[in-house]
Amino acid sequence: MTASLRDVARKAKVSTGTVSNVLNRPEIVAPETLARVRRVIDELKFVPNGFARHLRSGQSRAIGLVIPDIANPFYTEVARGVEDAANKHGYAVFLCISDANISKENTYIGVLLEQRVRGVLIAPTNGVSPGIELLKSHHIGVALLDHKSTDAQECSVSVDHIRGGEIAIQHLIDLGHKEIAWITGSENFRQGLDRGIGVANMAQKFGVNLTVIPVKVSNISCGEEAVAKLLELDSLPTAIFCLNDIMAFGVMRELMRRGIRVPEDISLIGYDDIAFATTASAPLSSIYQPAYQLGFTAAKLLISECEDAEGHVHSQVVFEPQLVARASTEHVSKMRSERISA
Amino acid sequence: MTASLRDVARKAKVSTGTVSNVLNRPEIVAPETLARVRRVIDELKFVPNGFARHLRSGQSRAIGLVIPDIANPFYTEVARGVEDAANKHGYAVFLCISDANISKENTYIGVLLEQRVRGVLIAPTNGVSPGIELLKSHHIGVALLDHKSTDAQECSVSVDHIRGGEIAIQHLIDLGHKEIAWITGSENFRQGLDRGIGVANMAQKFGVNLTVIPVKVSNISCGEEAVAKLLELDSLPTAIFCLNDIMAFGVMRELMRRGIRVPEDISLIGYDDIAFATTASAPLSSIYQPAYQLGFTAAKLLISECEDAEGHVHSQVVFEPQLVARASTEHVSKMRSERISA
DNA sequence: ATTATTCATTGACACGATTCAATGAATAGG
DNA sequence: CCTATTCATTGAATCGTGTCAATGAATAAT
Repeated sequence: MTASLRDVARKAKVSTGTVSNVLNRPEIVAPETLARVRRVIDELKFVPNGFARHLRSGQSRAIGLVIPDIANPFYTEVARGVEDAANKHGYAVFLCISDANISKENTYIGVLLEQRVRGVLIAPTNGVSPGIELLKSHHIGVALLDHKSTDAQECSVSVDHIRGGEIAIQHLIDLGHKEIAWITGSENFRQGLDRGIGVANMAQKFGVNLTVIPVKVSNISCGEEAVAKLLELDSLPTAIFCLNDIMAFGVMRELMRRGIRVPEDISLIGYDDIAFATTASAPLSSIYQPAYQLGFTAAKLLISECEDAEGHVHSQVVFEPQLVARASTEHVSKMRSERISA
Repeated sequence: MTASLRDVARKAKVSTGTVSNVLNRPEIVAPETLARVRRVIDELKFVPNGFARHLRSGQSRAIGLVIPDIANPFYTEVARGVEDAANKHGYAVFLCISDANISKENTYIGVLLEQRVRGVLIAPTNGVSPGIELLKSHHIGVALLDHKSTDAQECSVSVDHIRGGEIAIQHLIDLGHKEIAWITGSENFRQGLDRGIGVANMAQKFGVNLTVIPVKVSNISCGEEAVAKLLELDSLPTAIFCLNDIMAFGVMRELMRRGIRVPEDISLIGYDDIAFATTASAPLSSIYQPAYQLGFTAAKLLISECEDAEGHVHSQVVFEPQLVARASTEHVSKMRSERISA
């Protein structure tokens, strides 16, 4: 059906070795042979079989990318960065969506292992998973995305989540808030834990009355659950910090639905600074992370490791998060006097 | 380094054929042999090499997904649908981002061809590209995403974009608008052309004064260009229809920045009904498309074609778009009387 | 006891490319 | 004219698996 290299060789009346040379080292092939073989390649629409090609060398030109959630613009930005970097080096990307589910993550790692990808970029749901060790025992490069390597046994590119949590709370404190709610997701979401540490640090340091509200649904539909829990409190906090912008949107929507206004009745800050933050009814304050850079850098590091495993030294790149203050957070003194009571 | 099937065979003192049977048809292997071989597989951490495995059969268990823009939540929803369907059937997904760039699209098709993917799902930037023919000549299944097959030579799953354009304009007409701007993207974006046809249909039928505003940048940053062009007009239209929600957000942001309010000064409707439409400063009216269903259905069709090429008959699934009216579109009678002059 | 049938296993070959020592032709040097 | 060197090409071996006809042992049927 599909023409093979042997078919080309036969038709061009050369050996398979010569056809292979035409593909991989055209400079050593005589001009007229080169032209003839190339003509036949076009005629037969020959495309080399990547499987066979890399079977010998044992290495493909593909990397795996494992992320928890593709509906989150933060991760799509990361993915774009990865794509661009991989593209530049002639690598293809296998996309795997783990759903922040460890068993799904491991299943995908199995698939990537079978595909003999050259390396794997993973935003681990829960620190170091057994799958990562498995990959390494097969000498497949691993780089951690959005999570700092604890033992420096691999490259990692991350943002300082603890610092990010601190910055967010610091901002709220600067605006005079002392009653703060921290809405966070499932406990095996590592980034959330780190941000929570930063939150706790600052809360303790400045005597903030902190309420931690974990929610099960950690997407844009989390608002119902989160706001319901908020309203069960004795008194409504004056500010909310959400695990990420998506959740902040959900919370904002639900607050609005219940007639609680942002920022007049309550301040709200998210995390990630996704593009849509600017378009919200109250443009959303957020903590910026260089998502594209994150992905791009991680892919670059991974590929450099793949291409030169011995010369490679693992490095830990840590970006700094940055406060982006917008209208959704306001000074306590500017709040509506008649507060909503719970 | 990495153990091969032969290593397992040697250590378990069986032939390679038996190990292969353990992997693929365990029911025909004697229980004690099965157990012994499986033990060795675990000991050696053996993972079959997908390349070699599929080299013989000539078919992988991977499909390619080519989409123009991963930053657009519409496409991420599509991708989620594809992922889920592929996952369910044990397929992996190669993600390719074409950037609505035909040459990039073709480059990716080349990569997918080399990887001998089983099938390709493609949201073509410009109708049928030569790459699609190439894939077919290699007997790789192709299904069109978000674009109806014109000659029924492949499966396609799409939404009726012409109808979508009509619905949007119909809605604006129902609200009394007769001065409408249609902000569209680059001309080789097929979906845009179709929606434009629907727009033109309705505009002509109801005597709408239609202004077509094509913009170069078709992402959230398109607002500057689009609004600048709007303000050059003799009189500002009373309503705007944007190619998609992302662009509508960009336009809304820029309008606000210039003090033009939505919907008091101008009505605005987008397309796609992405999740963020609800959270905008004026919750965005939009045309809903079942994005997840689109991806899921297309992947299912493609895979069924892959698994049974002869028994397969190409089908064209066309979903109906749906109006979702929110606050960003308002009846002309409710507009502010002192209109902004251009 | 003999034959037929079932069952588990074997091992060589195939898949489609790359690689490399070997070959032969052409050119340069003496 | 003979030898050394360079250049282009060859073809067999190889990668790690799946396949399948062949084999031999054990069981069932006669």
